[in-house]
Amino acid sequence: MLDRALVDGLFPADLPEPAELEERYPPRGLADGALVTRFGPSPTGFVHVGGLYTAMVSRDLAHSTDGVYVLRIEDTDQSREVEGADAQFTRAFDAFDLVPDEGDTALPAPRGEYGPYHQSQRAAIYQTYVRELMREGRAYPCFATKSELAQISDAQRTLKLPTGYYGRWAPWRDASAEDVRAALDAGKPWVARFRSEGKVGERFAFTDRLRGRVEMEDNHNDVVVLKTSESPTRLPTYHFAHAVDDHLMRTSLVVRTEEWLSSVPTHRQLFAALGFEPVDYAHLAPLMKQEGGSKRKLSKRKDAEASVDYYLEAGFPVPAVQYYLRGLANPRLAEVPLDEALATPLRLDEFGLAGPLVDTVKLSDISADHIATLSGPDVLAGVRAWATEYDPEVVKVLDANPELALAAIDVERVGVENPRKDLAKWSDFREAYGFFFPELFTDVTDPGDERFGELDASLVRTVAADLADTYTHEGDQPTWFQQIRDLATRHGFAPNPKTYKKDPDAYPGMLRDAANVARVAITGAQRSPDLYEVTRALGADEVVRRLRATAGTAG
RNA sequence: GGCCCCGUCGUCUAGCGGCCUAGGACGCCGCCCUCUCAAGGCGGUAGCGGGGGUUCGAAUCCCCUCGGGGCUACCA
Repeated sequence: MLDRALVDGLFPADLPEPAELEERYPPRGLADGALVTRFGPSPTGFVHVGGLYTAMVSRDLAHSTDGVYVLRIEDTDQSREVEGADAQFTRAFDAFDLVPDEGDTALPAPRGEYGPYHQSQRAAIYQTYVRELMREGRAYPCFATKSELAQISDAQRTLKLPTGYYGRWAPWRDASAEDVRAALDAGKPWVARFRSEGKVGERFAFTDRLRGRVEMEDNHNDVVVLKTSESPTRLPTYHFAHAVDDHLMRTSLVVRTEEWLSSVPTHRQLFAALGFEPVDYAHLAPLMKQEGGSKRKLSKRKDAEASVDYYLEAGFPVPAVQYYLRGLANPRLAEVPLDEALATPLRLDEFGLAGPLVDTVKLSDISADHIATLSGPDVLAGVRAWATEYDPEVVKVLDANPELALAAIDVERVGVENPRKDLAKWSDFREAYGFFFPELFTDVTDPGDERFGELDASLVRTVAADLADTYTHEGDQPTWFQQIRDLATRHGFAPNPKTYKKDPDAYPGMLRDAANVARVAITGAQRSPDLYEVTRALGADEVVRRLRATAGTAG
């Protein structure tokens, strides 16, 4: 064991003592059963939907138990850090209604007594505990170089031994004070390693809140706890930061993805050596992606839907995304109506253990159902809010035609049993409803346009002109549509498919083909909501104007 | 290589030894409705990864095996 003077000399003199930290971050006076959870994203400039999922679960668990949900930025990897990442977090968590109770980002203002909540600002805290561990002989400085470490693992591989820094393979584990001083004097950089008491082959078991008892090989590695002395700010590894932060922040349940399961033995050893109460863990199944015949983890590089931006840009309503994510967490909630699912607390004993595939088709279905339950004004507000950021032209159009916008959205939505489900996301609006607006509609002036199908261009003109001339706007739906039937008859169209099929050559087409002329002239598309309803929103003048544009008799 | 997690229709899953000739939802297909879509109604498609046991009886229990995922970093 290194003497105290040597150990203390390794660290800044003004470090606090553990007791001071314990006092500064006292146990939270929460009721029994109140969970303190946290989400710890790394600032890589990309908010992953899996992160959103984990954050949602953590926050829900805390809130349903009257606990606290903390957002801690895990920025201990200087090399991966990206500018503006905090703002990204704020944006994403804000958008999906996942504002943390504590943290110094993603909040209107920093909040909480257990900060700072950026690990990069907690360097002194970590060093305090590393020094403490060293004073007790539970950690030591290691001067091994990259190439020396590579040599060690090469040798281990040759001997078919577990690779790692442990036991007799750990040259600095029991180094003398003289050797350490010599290395220091030589100006060699060092890291701090944990002095593990685990032995190769020993077993370890713990109880995961989701998976029950899990048994595995214990940790025997002297893992690095403090990164190199070469870097300007002395930061810890994830393992060490986790132990210190979750203890000091008084976390009671760590919710994280399964990839961390294998690290639990290390983490428990660290907690024990530090004299901390161990925390509970809930290791979530990771969100997956279908690839060929198999699943794989959602990849930020390959999968657009891995990024929260994808959902934001597409404009999926927030409740739909939340509902979908909750259904993934607790499958039972997927079978319950949206409002109920959002109001029902997540239960640890109902989590699925297999990694679910993220299914944007399913999300779209949920989303379309949800939008169909919204009132016209709410739909308009949703579209507008989305467009403000992602499609400014639509905002302009909406604001220039407020009444038209509402009327357009109300088509087959108001006063019907089953509202239209043609909007799964706000970005669908332009495509589905754009034709209503003069700014977004282009007159169909070519009678030979392929949207008219096989019909003769001259017939298209004649039909459009006829309807424009005889157009009657008034009347109820059946009355109104009768004029289309009459129009079709007048121009020799078969009244129904049956008649047409009997003698196709006798007719230019059937009723649907005649109606299609009106539909394309008025909406610019072969598919549209109910034509009668559309004309109500558009008004007689505009309907006739569009017909004339096609007929070539405009002005 | 070692250790760990996971494995029911294409997808999300129900299922905890007989209620299972495996249920639901999404998707897909068909039909109905119909002036086109979107809906809606009705119907259909499709699964216990494989092999051995245990048992009167197995998707459910045991063993082996296969497949997928993860860890094995001074990344988290």
